[in-house]
Amino acid sequence: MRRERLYESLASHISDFIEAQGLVGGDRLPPERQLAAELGVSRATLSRALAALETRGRIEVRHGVGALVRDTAADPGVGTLLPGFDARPRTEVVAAREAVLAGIARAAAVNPQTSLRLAMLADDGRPRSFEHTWRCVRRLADSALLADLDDSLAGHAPDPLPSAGLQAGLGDLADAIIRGDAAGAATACVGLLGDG
Amino acid sequence: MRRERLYESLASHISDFIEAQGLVGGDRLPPERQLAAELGVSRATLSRALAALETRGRIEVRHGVGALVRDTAADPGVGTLLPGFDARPRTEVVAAREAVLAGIARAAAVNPQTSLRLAMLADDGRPRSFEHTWRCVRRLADSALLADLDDSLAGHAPDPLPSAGLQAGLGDLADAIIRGDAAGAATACVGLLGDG
DNA sequence: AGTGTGCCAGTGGCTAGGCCACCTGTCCAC
DNA sequence: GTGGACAGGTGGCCTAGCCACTGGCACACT
Repeated sequence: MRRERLYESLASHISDFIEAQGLVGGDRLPPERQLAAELGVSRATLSRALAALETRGRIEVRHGVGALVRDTAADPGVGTLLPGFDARPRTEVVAAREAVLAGIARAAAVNPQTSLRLAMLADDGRPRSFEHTWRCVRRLADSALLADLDDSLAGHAPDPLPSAGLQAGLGDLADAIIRGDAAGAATACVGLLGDG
Repeated sequence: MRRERLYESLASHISDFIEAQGLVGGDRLPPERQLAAELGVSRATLSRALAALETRGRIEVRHGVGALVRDTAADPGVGTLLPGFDARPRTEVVAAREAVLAGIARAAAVNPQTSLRLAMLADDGRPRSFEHTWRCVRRLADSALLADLDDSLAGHAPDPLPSAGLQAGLGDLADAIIRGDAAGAATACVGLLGDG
Protein backbone atom coordinates (compact mmCIF):
# COMPACT_ATOMS: atom_id res chain seq x y z
CA MET A 1 0.00 0.00 0.00
CA ARG A 2 2.96 2.26 0.59
CA ARG A 3 3.87 4.36 -2.38
CA GLU A 4 7.16 3.32 -3.88
CA ARG A 5 9.96 5.79 -3.65
CA LEU A 6 11.35 7.07 -6.89
CA TYR A 7 14.90 5.98 -6.22
CA GLU A 8 13.70 2.46 -5.48
CA SER A 9 11.89 2.05 -8.76
CA LEU A 10 14.87 3.70 -10.40
CA ALA A 11 17.10 0.99 -8.96
CA SER A 12 14.98 -1.71 -10.55
CA HIS A 13 14.95 0.22 -13.79
CA ILE A 14 18.74 0.47 -13.85
CA SER A 15 19.04 -3.21 -13.02
CA ASP A 16 16.92 -3.96 -16.08
CA PHE A 17 19.06 -1.54 -18.06
CA ILE A 18 22.16 -3.52 -17.12
CA GLU A 19 20.45 -6.67 -18.30
CA ALA A 20 19.21 -5.11 -21.53
CA GLN A 21 22.60 -3.67 -22.41
CA GLY A 22 24.17 -7.05 -21.77
CA LEU A 23 26.64 -5.55 -19.32
CA VAL A 24 28.77 -8.04 -17.43
CA GLY A 25 31.15 -7.93 -14.50
CA GLY A 26 33.62 -5.07 -14.72
CA ASP A 27 31.65 -3.02 -17.22
CA ARG A 28 31.00 0.59 -16.31
CA LEU A 29 27.65 2.32 -16.12
CA PRO A 30 27.34 5.78 -17.67
CA PRO A 31 28.39 8.59 -15.33
CA GLU A 32 25.83 9.82 -12.84
CA ARG A 33 25.32 13.18 -14.53
CA GLN A 34 24.61 11.60 -17.90
CA LEU A 35 22.45 8.78 -16.56
CA ALA A 36 20.43 11.22 -14.47
CA ALA A 37 19.78 13.40 -17.50
CA GLU A 38 18.76 10.43 -19.64
CA LEU A 39 16.37 9.12 -17.00
CA GLY A 40 14.98 12.56 -16.25
CA VAL A 41 15.81 12.61 -12.55
CA SER A 42 18.13 14.63 -10.40
CA ARG A 43 21.64 13.44 -9.79
CA ALA A 44 20.98 13.08 -6.06
CA THR A 45 18.11 10.68 -6.64
CA LEU A 46 20.06 8.68 -9.18
CA SER A 47 22.94 8.45 -6.76
CA ARG A 48 20.63 7.03 -4.10
CA ALA A 49 19.36 4.47 -6.57
CA LEU A 50 22.95 3.43 -7.30
CA ALA A 51 23.62 3.19 -3.56
CA ALA A 52 20.62 0.87 -3.25
CA LEU A 53 21.95 -1.28 -6.08
CA GLU A 54 25.31 -1.37 -4.35
CA THR A 55 23.92 -2.76 -1.10
CA ARG A 56 22.15 -5.39 -3.17
CA GLY A 57 25.51 -6.35 -4.64
CA ARG A 58 24.46 -5.55 -8.21
CA ILE A 59 27.11 -2.88 -8.75
CA GLU A 60 30.08 -1.34 -7.02
CA VAL A 61 30.48 2.44 -6.90
CA ARG A 62 34.01 3.80 -6.72
CA HIS A 63 34.87 7.41 -6.04
CA GLY A 64 36.66 8.91 -9.00
CA VAL A 65 35.99 5.90 -11.21
CA GLY A 66 32.30 5.19 -11.64
CA ALA A 67 29.69 2.50 -11.10
CA LEU A 68 30.98 -0.95 -12.01
CA VAL A 69 28.70 -3.88 -12.72
CA ARG A 70 29.45 -6.79 -10.44
CA ASP A 71 29.67 -10.33 -11.63
CA THR A 72 26.93 -12.17 -9.87
CA ALA A 73 25.18 -15.42 -10.46
CA ALA A 74 21.57 -14.35 -10.77
CA ASP A 75 19.41 -16.14 -8.25
CA PRO A 76 16.09 -14.36 -8.06
CA GLY A 77 13.44 -15.95 -5.90
CA VAL A 78 15.64 -17.77 -3.45
CA GLY A 79 15.09 -14.94 -1.04
CA THR A 80 11.65 -16.24 -0.25
CA LEU A 81 13.12 -19.38 1.28
CA LEU A 82 14.74 -17.62 4.18
CA PRO A 83 13.00 -14.34 4.75
CA GLY A 84 15.31 -11.99 6.55
CA PHE A 85 18.38 -12.91 4.59
CA ASP A 86 17.30 -11.06 1.50
CA ALA A 87 16.82 -7.95 3.57
CA ARG A 88 20.45 -8.06 4.62
CA PRO A 89 23.00 -6.23 2.57
CA ARG A 90 24.58 -8.67 0.19
CA THR A 91 28.03 -7.80 1.44
CA GLU A 92 27.04 -9.03 4.89
CA VAL A 93 25.80 -12.35 3.57
CA VAL A 94 28.95 -12.81 1.51
CA ALA A 95 31.12 -11.97 4.52
CA ALA A 96 29.16 -14.41 6.67
CA ARG A 97 29.46 -17.23 4.18
CA GLU A 98 33.15 -16.56 3.72
CA ALA A 99 33.55 -16.75 7.49
CA VAL A 100 31.85 -20.14 7.44
CA LEU A 101 33.96 -21.27 4.50
CA ALA A 102 37.09 -20.26 6.40
CA GLY A 103 35.91 -22.18 9.46
CA ILE A 104 35.27 -25.28 7.37
CA ALA A 105 38.64 -24.97 5.66
CA ARG A 106 40.36 -24.62 9.02
CA ALA A 107 38.64 -27.70 10.36
CA ALA A 108 39.55 -29.62 7.22
CA ALA A 109 43.20 -28.64 7.51
CA VAL A 110 43.57 -29.99 11.03
CA ASN A 111 41.86 -33.29 10.23
CA PRO A 112 44.63 -35.90 10.11
CA GLN A 113 42.66 -38.17 7.80
CA THR A 114 44.55 -38.29 4.50
CA SER A 115 42.48 -40.38 2.12
CA LEU A 116 39.97 -37.65 1.41
CA ARG A 117 42.70 -35.20 0.52
CA LEU A 118 43.55 -37.17 -2.57
CA ALA A 119 40.08 -36.72 -4.01
CA MET A 120 40.64 -33.00 -3.87
CA LEU A 121 43.53 -33.00 -6.28
CA ALA A 122 42.82 -31.57 -9.69
CA ASP A 123 42.06 -34.04 -12.44
CA ASP A 124 44.71 -33.97 -15.12
CA GLY A 125 44.08 -31.10 -17.44
CA ARG A 126 40.53 -30.47 -16.28
CA PRO A 127 39.88 -27.32 -14.32
CA ARG A 128 39.01 -27.60 -10.67
CA SER A 129 35.34 -26.95 -9.97
CA PHE A 130 34.20 -25.13 -6.87
CA GLU A 131 31.45 -27.67 -6.27
CA HIS A 132 33.73 -30.68 -6.33
CA THR A 133 36.52 -29.13 -4.30
CA TRP A 134 34.16 -27.76 -1.77
CA ARG A 135 32.34 -31.07 -1.33
CA CYS A 136 35.66 -32.71 -0.46
CA VAL A 137 36.60 -29.95 1.97
CA ARG A 138 33.28 -30.17 3.76
CA ARG A 139 33.62 -33.91 4.19
CA LEU A 140 37.12 -33.46 5.51
CA ALA A 141 35.96 -30.81 7.97
CA ASP A 142 33.40 -33.28 9.31
CA SER A 143 31.15 -30.74 11.00
CA ALA A 144 27.42 -31.00 10.40
CA LEU A 145 26.80 -27.65 12.01
CA LEU A 146 29.21 -25.74 9.80
CA ALA A 147 27.85 -27.58 6.77
CA ASP A 148 24.31 -26.55 7.70
CA LEU A 149 25.38 -22.95 8.09
CA ASP A 150 27.03 -23.15 4.69
CA ASP A 151 23.86 -24.48 3.13
CA SER A 152 21.73 -21.81 4.77
CA LEU A 153 23.91 -19.06 3.40
CA ALA A 154 24.63 -20.65 0.03
CA GLY A 155 21.36 -19.63 -1.57
CA HIS A 156 22.07 -15.96 -0.93
CA ALA A 157 25.79 -15.87 -1.49
CA PRO A 158 25.92 -18.50 -4.21
CA ASP A 159 28.87 -20.45 -5.49
CA PRO A 160 31.26 -18.42 -7.62
CA LEU A 161 31.40 -18.74 -11.38
CA PRO A 162 34.44 -20.42 -12.95
CA SER A 163 37.27 -17.99 -13.58
CA ALA A 164 41.02 -17.79 -13.56
CA GLY A 165 40.97 -16.11 -10.16
CA LEU A 166 38.79 -18.84 -8.74
CA GLN A 167 41.15 -21.51 -10.08
CA ALA A 168 44.07 -19.89 -8.30
CA GLY A 169 42.07 -19.52 -5.10
CA LEU A 170 40.98 -23.15 -5.11
CA GLY A 171 44.56 -24.21 -5.76
CA ASP A 172 45.77 -22.22 -2.76
CA LEU A 173 43.02 -23.70 -0.64
CA ALA A 174 43.80 -27.28 -1.62
CA ASP A 175 47.52 -26.78 -1.09
CA ALA A 176 47.02 -25.29 2.35
CA ILE A 177 44.73 -28.11 3.44
CA ILE A 178 47.11 -30.77 2.17
CA ARG A 179 49.93 -29.05 4.04
CA GLY A 180 47.74 -28.99 7.15
CA ASP A 181 48.08 -25.20 7.24
CA ALA A 182 44.90 -24.03 9.00
CA ALA A 183 45.61 -20.31 8.84
CA GLY A 184 46.54 -20.52 5.18
CA ALA A 185 43.40 -22.49 4.38
CA ALA A 186 41.24 -19.88 6.09
CA THR A 187 42.95 -17.03 4.29
CA ALA A 188 42.52 -18.78 0.95
CA CYS A 189 38.75 -18.63 1.41
CA VAL A 190 38.69 -14.84 1.55
CA GLY A 191 37.64 -13.38 -1.74
CA LEU A 192 36.66 -16.77 -3.07
CA LEU A 193 33.01 -15.75 -3.47
CA GLY A 194 33.85 -12.63 -5.43
CA ASP A 195 35.69 -9.50 -4.47
CA GLY A 196 33.54 -8.50 -1.51
CA MET B 1 41.68 0.16 2.34
CA ARG B 2 38.72 2.02 0.94
CA ARG B 3 37.90 5.32 2.54
CA GLU B 4 34.64 5.18 4.38
CA ARG B 5 31.79 7.28 3.08
CA LEU B 6 30.40 9.87 5.43
CA TYR B 7 26.84 8.60 5.30
CA GLU B 8 28.00 5.12 6.17
CA SER B 9 29.82 6.17 9.32
CA LEU B 10 26.83 8.38 10.06
CA ALA B 11 24.60 5.33 9.95
CA SER B 12 26.73 3.59 12.57
CA HIS B 13 26.72 6.74 14.64
CA ILE B 14 22.95 7.01 14.56
CA SER B 15 22.64 3.35 15.43
CA ASP B 16 24.74 4.03 18.51
CA PHE B 17 22.58 7.08 19.21
CA ILE B 18 19.48 4.88 19.22
CA GLU B 19 21.19 2.58 21.67
CA ALA B 20 22.40 5.42 23.89
CA GLN B 21 18.99 7.08 24.02
CA GLY B 22 17.41 3.78 24.89
CA LEU B 23 14.96 4.06 22.03
CA VAL B 24 12.80 1.01 21.43
CA GLY B 25 10.45 -0.18 18.72
CA GLY B 26 8.01 2.52 17.64
CA ASP B 27 9.98 5.46 19.02
CA ARG B 28 10.66 8.29 16.62
CA LEU B 29 14.03 9.75 15.74
CA PRO B 30 14.38 13.53 15.62
CA PRO B 31 13.36 15.06 12.28
CA GLU B 32 15.95 15.06 9.52
CA ARG B 33 16.50 18.81 9.58
CA GLN B 34 17.19 18.85 13.31
CA LEU B 35 19.32 15.70 13.35
CA ALA B 36 21.35 16.95 10.41
CA ALA B 37 22.03 20.24 12.17
CA GLU B 38 23.02 18.49 15.40
CA LEU B 39 25.39 16.14 13.62
CA GLY B 40 26.81 18.89 11.44
CA VAL B 41 25.97 17.32 8.09
CA SER B 42 23.67 18.23 5.25
CA ARG B 43 20.15 16.92 5.22
CA ALA B 44 20.81 14.96 2.03
CA THR B 45 23.67 13.05 3.59
CA LEU B 46 21.71 12.36 6.76
CA SER B 47 18.81 11.10 4.66
CA ARG B 48 21.12 8.66 2.90
CA ALA B 49 22.37 7.43 6.26
CA LEU B 50 18.78 6.84 7.36
CA ALA B 51 18.11 4.97 4.11
CA ALA B 52 21.10 2.75 4.85
CA LEU B 53 19.75 2.04 8.34
CA GLU B 54 16.38 1.23 6.79
CA THR B 55 17.82 -1.43 4.49
CA ARG B 56 19.52 -2.92 7.53
CA GLY B 57 16.15 -3.13 9.22
CA ARG B 58 17.17 -0.87 12.07
CA ILE B 59 14.53 1.80 11.38
CA GLU B 60 11.58 2.48 9.12
CA VAL B 61 11.22 5.82 7.36
CA ARG B 62 7.72 7.04 6.58
CA HIS B 63 6.93 10.00 4.39
CA GLY B 64 5.22 12.72 6.38
CA VAL B 65 5.82 10.95 9.68
CA GLY B 66 9.48 10.42 10.40
CA ALA B 67 12.00 7.71 11.11
CA LEU B 68 10.66 5.02 13.42
CA VAL B 69 12.90 2.64 15.33
CA ARG B 70 12.10 -0.94 14.51
CA ASP B 71 11.73 -3.61 17.11
CA THR B 72 14.73 -5.83 16.51
CA ALA B 73 13.16 -8.57 18.59
CA ALA B 74 10.48 -8.85 15.93
CA ASP B 75 13.20 -10.06 13.58
CA PRO B 76 13.39 -13.78 14.21
CA GLY B 77 17.07 -13.71 13.34
CA VAL B 78 19.09 -16.68 12.35
CA GLY B 79 18.78 -18.61 15.57
CA THR B 80 15.37 -19.95 14.67
CA LEU B 81 16.70 -21.16 11.35
CA LEU B 82 19.08 -23.60 12.96
CA PRO B 83 17.28 -25.21 15.85
CA GLY B 84 18.79 -27.95 17.90
CA PHE B 85 22.11 -26.40 18.80
CA ASP B 86 22.08 -28.34 22.04
CA ALA B 87 22.03 -31.60 20.15
CA ARG B 88 25.22 -30.75 18.28
CA PRO B 89 28.58 -31.86 19.57
CA ARG B 90 30.10 -29.10 21.63
CA THR B 91 33.27 -29.11 19.57
CA GLU B 92 31.24 -28.29 16.49
CA VAL B 93 29.52 -25.38 18.15
CA VAL B 94 32.84 -24.04 19.41
CA ALA B 95 34.36 -24.36 15.95
CA ALA B 96 31.35 -22.61 14.40
CA ARG B 97 31.48 -19.73 16.83
CA GLU B 98 35.20 -19.37 16.34
CA ALA B 99 34.60 -19.21 12.60
CA VAL B 100 32.08 -16.43 13.16
CA LEU B 101 34.47 -14.64 15.53
CA ALA B 102 37.16 -14.81 12.86
CA GLY B 103 34.77 -13.42 10.27
CA ILE B 104 33.82 -10.54 12.53
CA ALA B 105 37.47 -9.83 13.33
CA ARG B 106 38.30 -9.83 9.64
CA ALA B 107 35.50 -7.39 8.87
CA ALA B 108 36.61 -5.16 11.73
CA ALA B 109 40.20 -5.11 10.49
CA VAL B 110 39.24 -3.83 7.04
CA ASN B 111 36.89 -1.14 8.35
CA PRO B 112 38.70 2.15 7.77
CA GLN B 113 36.87 3.88 10.61
CA THR B 114 39.46 4.65 13.26
CA SER B 115 37.60 6.22 16.14
CA LEU B 116 36.24 2.92 17.42
CA ARG B 117 39.68 1.36 17.50
CA LEU B 118 40.72 3.61 20.34
CA ALA B 119 37.99 2.26 22.58
CA MET B 120 39.52 -1.18 22.20
CA LEU B 121 42.81 -0.27 23.82
CA ALA B 122 43.39 -1.73 27.25
CA ASP B 123 42.70 0.51 30.22
CA ASP B 124 45.86 1.34 32.11
CA GLY B 125 46.79 -1.53 34.34
CA ARG B 126 43.37 -3.16 34.19
CA PRO B 127 43.10 -6.47 32.36
CA ARG B 128 41.28 -6.56 29.06
CA SER B 129 37.88 -8.21 29.32
CA PHE B 130 36.52 -10.41 26.57
CA GLU B 131 33.13 -8.74 26.78
CA HIS B 132 34.43 -5.22 26.33
CA THR B 133 36.93 -6.04 23.60
CA TRP B 134 34.46 -8.11 21.72
CA ARG B 135 31.78 -5.45 21.91
CA CYS B 136 34.16 -3.00 20.25
CA VAL B 137 35.18 -5.48 17.58
CA ARG B 138 31.58 -6.29 16.71
CA ARG B 139 30.78 -2.64 16.38
CA LEU B 140 33.75 -2.11 14.14
CA ALA B 141 32.75 -5.07 11.99
CA ASP B 142 29.35 -3.42 11.46
CA SER B 143 27.55 -6.54 10.26
CA ALA B 144 24.17 -7.29 11.76
CA LEU B 145 24.13 -10.76 10.24
CA LEU B 146 27.46 -11.85 11.71
CA ALA B 147 26.44 -10.34 15.05
CA ASP B 148 23.22 -12.35 14.96
CA LEU B 149 25.14 -15.54 14.23
CA ASP B 150 27.47 -14.73 17.10
CA ASP B 151 24.53 -14.25 19.45
CA SER B 152 22.88 -17.44 18.28
CA LEU B 153 26.00 -19.46 18.99
CA ALA B 154 27.06 -17.62 22.16
CA GLY B 155 24.58 -19.41 24.38
CA HIS B 156 26.10 -22.75 23.50
CA ALA B 157 29.75 -21.78 23.21
CA PRO B 158 29.85 -19.11 25.89
CA ASP B 159 32.42 -16.39 26.45
CA PRO B 160 35.74 -17.60 27.86
CA LEU B 161 36.78 -17.11 31.48
CA PRO B 162 39.56 -14.62 32.27
CA SER B 163 43.02 -16.16 32.07
CA ALA B 164 46.55 -15.34 31.08
CA GLY B 165 46.10 -17.05 27.73
CA LEU B 166 42.96 -15.09 27.02
CA GLN B 167 44.78 -11.84 27.80
CA ALA B 168 47.48 -12.65 25.27
CA GLY B 169 44.92 -13.67 22.67
CA LEU B 170 42.91 -10.49 23.09
CA GLY B 171 46.08 -8.46 22.82
CA ASP B 172 46.99 -10.16 19.57
CA LEU B 173 43.49 -9.57 18.26
CA ALA B 174 43.48 -5.88 19.13
CA ASP B 175 46.92 -5.35 17.64
CA ALA B 176 45.99 -7.06 14.39
CA ILE B 177 42.80 -5.03 14.01
CA ILE B 178 44.59 -1.76 14.74
CA ARG B 179 47.18 -2.70 12.12
CA GLY B 180 44.39 -3.48 9.67
CA ASP B 181 45.73 -7.03 9.38
CA ALA B 182 42.66 -9.10 8.46
CA ALA B 183 44.38 -12.48 8.30
CA GLY B 184 46.14 -11.86 11.61
CA ALA B 185 42.90 -10.81 13.26
CA ALA B 186 41.19 -13.98 12.07
CA THR B 187 44.02 -16.18 13.28
CA ALA B 188 43.99 -14.49 16.67
CA CYS B 189 40.43 -15.70 17.20
CA VAL B 190 41.38 -19.35 16.98
CA GLY B 191 41.60 -20.94 20.38
CA LEU B 192 40.11 -17.87 22.02
CA LEU B 193 37.11 -19.77 23.30
CA GLY B 194 39.28 -22.40 24.95
CA ASP B 195 40.39 -25.64 23.48
CA GLY B 196 37.11 -27.36 24.11
C1' DA C 1 -22.15 15.03 22.70
C1' DG C 2 -20.87 12.85 18.55
C1' DT C 3 -19.24 13.18 13.86
C1' DG C 4 -17.28 14.53 9.80
C1' DT C 5 -14.74 17.98 7.23
C1' DG C 6 -11.26 21.15 5.98
C1' DC C 7 -7.14 23.21 7.18
C1' DC C 8 -2.26 23.55 8.39
C1' DA C 9 2.06 22.78 10.52
C1' DG C 10 5.59 19.40 10.34
C1' DT C 11 7.70 15.69 7.98
C1' DG C 12 10.30 13.20 4.30
C1' DG C 13 10.94 13.09 -1.11
C1' DC C 14 13.04 15.27 -4.72
C1' DT C 15 15.24 18.95 -7.51
C1' DA C 16 18.90 22.32 -8.95
C1' DG C 17 23.47 23.94 -8.96
C1' DG C 18 27.88 24.02 -7.14
C1' DC C 19 32.42 22.89 -4.90
C1' DC C 20 35.68 19.45 -3.49
C1' DA C 21 38.22 14.87 -3.21
C1' DC C 22 39.60 11.15 -5.78
C1' DC C 23 41.30 8.24 -9.72
C1' DT C 24 43.48 7.61 -14.11
C1' DG C 25 45.66 8.53 -18.17
C1' DT C 26 49.02 11.41 -20.49
C1' DC C 27 52.87 14.04 -21.18
C1' DC C 28 57.23 15.77 -20.02
C1' DA C 29 61.66 16.06 -17.70
C1' DC C 30 65.26 13.26 -16.15
C1' DG D 1 62.63 3.45 -19.23
C1' DT D 2 61.14 5.87 -15.04
C1' DG D 3 59.04 8.99 -12.09
C1' DG D 4 56.50 13.22 -11.23
C1' DA D 5 53.31 16.96 -12.57
C1' DC D 6 49.05 17.83 -14.59
C1' DA D 7 44.35 17.77 -16.49
C1' DG D 8 40.00 15.78 -17.27
C1' DG D 9 36.35 13.11 -15.62
C1' DT D 10 34.23 10.85 -11.78
C1' DG D 11 31.60 10.35 -7.41
C1' DG D 12 30.97 12.63 -2.48
C1' DC D 13 28.97 16.21 -0.21
C1' DC D 14 26.83 20.81 0.46
C1' DT D 15 23.27 24.71 0.23
C1' DA D 16 18.68 26.19 -0.82
C1' DG D 17 14.36 25.35 -2.00
C1' DC D 18 9.79 23.42 -3.55
C1' DC D 19 6.53 19.57 -3.41
C1' DA D 20 3.83 15.48 -1.47
C1' DC D 21 2.30 13.21 2.39
C1' DT D 22 0.62 12.62 7.29
C1' DG D 23 -1.71 13.63 11.47
C1' DG D 24 -3.84 16.48 14.66
C1' DC D 25 -6.67 20.35 15.37
C1' DA D 26 -10.52 23.67 15.08
C1' DC D 27 -14.77 24.17 13.26
C1' DA D 28 -19.05 23.27 11.45
C1' DC D 29 -22.96 20.17 11.22
C1' DT D 30 -26.03 16.60 12.96
